[in-house]
Amino acid sequence: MNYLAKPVATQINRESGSYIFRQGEPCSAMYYLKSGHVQLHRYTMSGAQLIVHNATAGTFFAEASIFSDTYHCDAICQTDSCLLRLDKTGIGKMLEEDAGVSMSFSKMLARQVQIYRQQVEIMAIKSSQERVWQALNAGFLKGSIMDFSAMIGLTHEAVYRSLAQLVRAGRLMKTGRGQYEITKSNP
Amino acid sequence: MNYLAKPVATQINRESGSYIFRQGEPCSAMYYLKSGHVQLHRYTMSGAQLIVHNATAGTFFAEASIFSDTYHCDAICQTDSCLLRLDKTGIGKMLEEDAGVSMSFSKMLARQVQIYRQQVEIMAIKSSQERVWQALNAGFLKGSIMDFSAMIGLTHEAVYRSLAQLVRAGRLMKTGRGQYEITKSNP
DNA sequence: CGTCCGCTTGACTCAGATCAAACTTGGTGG
DNA sequence: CCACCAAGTTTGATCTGAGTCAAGCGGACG
Repeated sequence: MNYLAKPVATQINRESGSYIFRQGEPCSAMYYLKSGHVQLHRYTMSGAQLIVHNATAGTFFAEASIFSDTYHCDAICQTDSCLLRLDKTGIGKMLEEDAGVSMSFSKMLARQVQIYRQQVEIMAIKSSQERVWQALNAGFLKGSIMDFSAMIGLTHEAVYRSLAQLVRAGRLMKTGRGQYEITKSNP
Repeated sequence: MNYLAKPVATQINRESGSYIFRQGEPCSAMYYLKSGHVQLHRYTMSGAQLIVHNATAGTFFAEASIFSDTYHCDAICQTDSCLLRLDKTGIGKMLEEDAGVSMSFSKMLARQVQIYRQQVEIMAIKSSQERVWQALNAGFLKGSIMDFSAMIGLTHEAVYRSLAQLVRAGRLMKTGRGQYEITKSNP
């Protein structure tokens, strides 16, 4: 084993509530989430927090930070999580040297771009009911309703009311406490 | 000249109002805007249109579509425009073969991701005045107020009113018809 | 068993959507 | 050169729907 070369990937375990990095800190790595749940938060000037990304098991996050000097958001473990920390400079070298790696990295970013575009589109919908509906169909509801609400820029109360309306309208099935299912994919 | 090899880049001129591509069409290229102004629009189910991107001279657009099968939005020339059409398969080959190209492509996408994150953050601000203020500081006001309004998910009336309030509050200077300038960068 | 957190619903208020109308500007064509 | 039209700008009046505050409920967890 070469003790001089820094490893590109190191596995780390963090418990629920701990920070992986914070807004403003210098970027040193991107991450792959093996198991658990990590959220990326941003704080607006007015102090309100916003969930800009929900990282689920088996996905990367903070990919864009590879080309950035400082992190643009906080990363907070929502559950105990196991992650792979991918060193920035190491990844940088791999991207420079291996076109295949670079290509799949681009693909990942391209997917991100399209997801964000969709989020922007959803957030531009004025009617809360329609907004919730579109977000549901886009598969944004993964965790709690509160997180879902924060992602689409509505208060949780507004979301609960919209969900109730959608159930009443027969567009949605309530399958349990905070659990919903789309009845038909009729937009 | 080799008539068998398709050129990767072809220059095209389009006049104001014409479409470069439409939502749902198969992706065949990404573009570089040499001069003019192109907007990317998406249509929500309810029929409302949304500006998801404003391409200005000297920038690429539809980069993400290189990895996509169909375009996710319309591209419409707002003025007479001169563009470089970059063939999808040609670019794909370059990305595969040249790590340098691939790397700078990634960088471009990473920048896009960060811009979208910022847009999502701005759109989550409830107060229209604060939303307008943040969007201004983020440099989102380039074209008309109407475009600006569509980008940040507000009606143009709300934006005009917010702008007037900001001027009254001394945070903004009105420098002409639909022209504003930030007085101090005090957030 | 008690506490915490997410869920859910009610009542009230007000900010922003909506509709409407006047004005400014730039372009087009007779 | 002027009449006309189209699009952006600006302001006013009204009203609805989402924010806010508040309170009760249920499950998870120590």
